[in-house]
Amino acid sequence: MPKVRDFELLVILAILRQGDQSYANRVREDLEANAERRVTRGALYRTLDRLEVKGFIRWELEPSEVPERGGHPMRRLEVTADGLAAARSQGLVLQRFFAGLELGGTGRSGE
Amino acid sequence: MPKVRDFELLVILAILRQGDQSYANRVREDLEANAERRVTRGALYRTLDRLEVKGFIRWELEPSEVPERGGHPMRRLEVTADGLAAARSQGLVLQRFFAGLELGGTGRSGE
DNA sequence: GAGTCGTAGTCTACTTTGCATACTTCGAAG
DNA sequence: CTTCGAAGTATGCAAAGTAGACTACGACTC
Repeated sequence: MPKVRDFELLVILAILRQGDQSYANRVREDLEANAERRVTRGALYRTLDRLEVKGFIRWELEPSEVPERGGHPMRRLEVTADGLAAARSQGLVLQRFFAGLELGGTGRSGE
Repeated sequence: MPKVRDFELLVILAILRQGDQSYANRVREDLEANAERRVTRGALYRTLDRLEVKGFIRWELEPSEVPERGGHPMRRLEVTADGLAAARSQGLVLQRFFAGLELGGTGRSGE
């Protein structure tokens, strides 16, 4: 089973953060706002596709909900059990490596 | 200023963890043991080179310390202030994204 | 003292991931 | 029926990660 790497990990986490309202654009905004990282559509969708191939996320096209202003049906994103497991596993690794260093990764003494 | 991504980040953290005794092979072993990731020499040195170019680490060749069994002089690795800052910054991002989710990233309520 | 063994480091080609740009689709506004 | 904006798609290149073979060199063995 493949691992998630940094951007993929952030995307998964961002999807989880949006809960019920996980649409690509929200995820994108969340990432731009909170991950100090420029995120273009192409980059995001490419990553979503790859995560889907790996079985870490899935989505369904929003059928009924009418978007206010045209366009394609929106993807409602969802993280699979595998995706969750991968994120958790990577989180534990990070936690382990940040532990004991005076850095922000596993804050508690934080800042 | 470029950002550190996942493997680079782990390498920096691993170097810090070794403290005074940061040699490539120790770092490699640490990563293999604790990051659930296969690390070949090529992969590691390639990354070390890149980190050095970015100014995140530096090294000096061990001059006097005789290795028990031949080979090139060993690199003693060191993380620069920039490297530290980059790792810290990325740590904070990760912390932010893991916060509130029931995952391992910023444990405290954890597990 | 030449051959081989093991450790440390280097080189190079290949794959995967990340990123940007340009393009398509479709509904509403005008 | 043209334009605009929102959502998604396609394509190509650049950067990072990975593997495997190669070099260098001290010590050990004969």
